[in-house]
Amino acid sequence: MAKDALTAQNLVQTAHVVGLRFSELFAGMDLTPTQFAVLIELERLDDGEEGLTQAELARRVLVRPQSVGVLLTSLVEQGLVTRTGPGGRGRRVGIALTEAGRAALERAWPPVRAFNTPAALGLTPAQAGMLDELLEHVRRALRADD
Amino acid sequence: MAKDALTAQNLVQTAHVVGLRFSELFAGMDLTPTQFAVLIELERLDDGEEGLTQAELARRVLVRPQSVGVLLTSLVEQGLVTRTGPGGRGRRVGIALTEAGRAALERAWPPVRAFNTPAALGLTPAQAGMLDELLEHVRRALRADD
DNA sequence: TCCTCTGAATCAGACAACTGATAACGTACG
DNA sequence: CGTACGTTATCAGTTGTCTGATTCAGAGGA
Repeated sequence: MAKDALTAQNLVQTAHVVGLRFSELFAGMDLTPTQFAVLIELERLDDGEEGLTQAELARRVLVRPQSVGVLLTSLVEQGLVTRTGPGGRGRRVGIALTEAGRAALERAWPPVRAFNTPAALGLTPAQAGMLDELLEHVRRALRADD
Repeated sequence: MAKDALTAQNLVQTAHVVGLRFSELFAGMDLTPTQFAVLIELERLDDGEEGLTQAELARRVLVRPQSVGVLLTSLVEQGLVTRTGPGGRGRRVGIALTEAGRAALERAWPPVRAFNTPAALGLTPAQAGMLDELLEHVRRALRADD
């Protein structure tokens, strides 16, 4: 069977390489790709929203809540986010960006945007749009399986 | 900036979820997704080829040679591959599939093929073909960066 | 009002990759 | 023929996820 018939495997292998590049990009900013993903979910909050819970962040960045817990601890230590509420099992905590967090994101955006341009990925804008669409299909299909 | 403009990030996040499903699939067969990738590279050898080196396998499955070394040790222990040559630093070793390895692959193929069908990924065959093509563009672009 | 069940957060350990360093082979060139 | 350099495989430690289990809150229903 031709290798290119293994679309899921292709996806995972290709993304693995992309992920390594991402990690390199963030290494200079003391962040991991998932921490960055968490920060941009928090940046995206509308006015009036009081933060997101750890569980909600986990859903949005597609990792386990336990993993988000660990990385949030690190972000709190770096002063990039705040955790409100007493914490503990069963207790929802509110997570919000700090001013330092906003500043860190502002510094991160230029190289992140550069890396995400279609050209950086060897694609045309139309192809990048298509890739995003196809990935959305895949995410939906896997969500339906749950 | 809209999240869907972060194509690279989309790719990594989506593939992460796909990768978890892959791991679940292989867990029942005492394999990891990367071990499976190694086995299919070995299966694909033409007649007359004497095996692949660890370095060559690493290039083909897109992980570090040190990581391939560890996983090969595991595959040898499971009797799925053989290592020929004395081994050691600087010494190329030949890696080849055993009969047990071929049998393990035969058992693995049906669920793997099922998981890689376009339908399983929420795609049409044309879309799956397109995704494979786009992923190849991305891999090429990143290879050129090296 | 009480009980049950679902969801949330924490705890603990495992794992499959990674990075960095090192030792030796093998090839090419002077 | 000897040297230098690139490649190969090994060694050692780290990391960012995972899984499984546990504890507790809170909502909903009886």
